[in-house]
Amino acid sequence: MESTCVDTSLNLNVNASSILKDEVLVEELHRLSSENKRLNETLTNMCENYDTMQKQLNQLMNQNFENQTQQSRKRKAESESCINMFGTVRGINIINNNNECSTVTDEESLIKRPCRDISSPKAYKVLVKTEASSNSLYVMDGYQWRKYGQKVTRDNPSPRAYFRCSYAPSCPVKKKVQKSVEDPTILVATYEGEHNHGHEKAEISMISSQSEEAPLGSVHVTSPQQIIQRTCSTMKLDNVPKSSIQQFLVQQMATSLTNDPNFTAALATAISGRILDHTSNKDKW
DNA sequence: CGCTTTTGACCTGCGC
DNA sequence: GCGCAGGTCAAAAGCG
Repeated sequence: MESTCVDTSLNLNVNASSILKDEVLVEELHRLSSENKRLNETLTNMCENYDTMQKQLNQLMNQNFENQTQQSRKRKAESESCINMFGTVRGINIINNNNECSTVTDEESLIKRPCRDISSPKAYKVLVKTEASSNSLYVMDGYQWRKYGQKVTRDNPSPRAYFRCSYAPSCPVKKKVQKSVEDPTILVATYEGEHNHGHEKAEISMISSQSEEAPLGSVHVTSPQQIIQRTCSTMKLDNVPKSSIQQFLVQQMATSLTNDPNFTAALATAISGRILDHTSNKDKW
C-alpha cells in the first residue's frame, strides 16, 4: 500500500515537470515566432529602402552620365552605345541588363572607351569584395569555371582573367574577372550569356566562399550592411523576385548569426537563463 | 593520368 | 593598310 502511494506521487511529479517543460517550450516558441516576425518586418523595410536608394542612385548616375556626354562630342559619340546603365555605389554592386562598359564609379574609363567588348544583351557585372591582401581573381559564384586566358589591359594595371563554364561543355557563358581600378579589394566579374544547365550549388554557398583565402564557413560577417553587401555582390537583383531576395537575406542573416560564437553563446545563456528562471519559479511553487 | 592553370602566340575588330 | 588592344588558343607545367 505504501509503495502505491509512492508510485502515485512520483507520477504526479513527472507530469507536472513535463507540463512545465511544455509551457517553457511553447513560450519560447511564441517568443521566437514574434521575434522572427519582427525581423521579417525589419528586413522588408530594409529591402524597400534599398530599392528606393537604388532607384535614386540610378537616376543620379544617369543624370551625371548625360551631363558628361554633353560636354564632349567625341565622348558623346563613344558613349552612345553605353545606354541603360544600372550603376551603384562602390563596394555594393553594379548590375546591367543591357550593354554597358563601366567599372564601378569609374566614370572616366566609362567615357574613354567604347564598350565593344560586351555585345551580348545578357551581359552584366557583379562586384565582389575581397580581402585587401588577396591577389586572387577567382569569384566563387556557385558555378564551376575553367580559366582559359589572362591579359593585362591598358586601362587597368591588374590582369584580367577569362573564364568559361566547365560544368557543361556546351555552356556558352563566359566570365571576365578583373580588379577594380579604384579599389583593388573589389573584383569586377563580367558575365556574358546564360547557363544552359542547372545551378550546381545553392546560392547560399556563394557568399561563404568568395575567395580562396576565405574557405567555407570562415566568413566573418559583422554587420547587416556587410550581409547586404555580400548578398548584393552575388545576386542579379534586377532579375530576382523580391521574395527570393528576402528569403536569401534571411538565410544569410541566420547563417551569419549562427556562425558567430558570441551570438550562439549569448543565445545559450539567454535560453538557459530562462529555463533556470522557470525552474526556480517552479521551486517556489 | 587526367584535369586545371599558366602564358606566350595568334586572331580579330576598330580607329586612324 | 597599319597599329593597337582585347579576346582566344594551345602547348607546357602543375597538381591531386
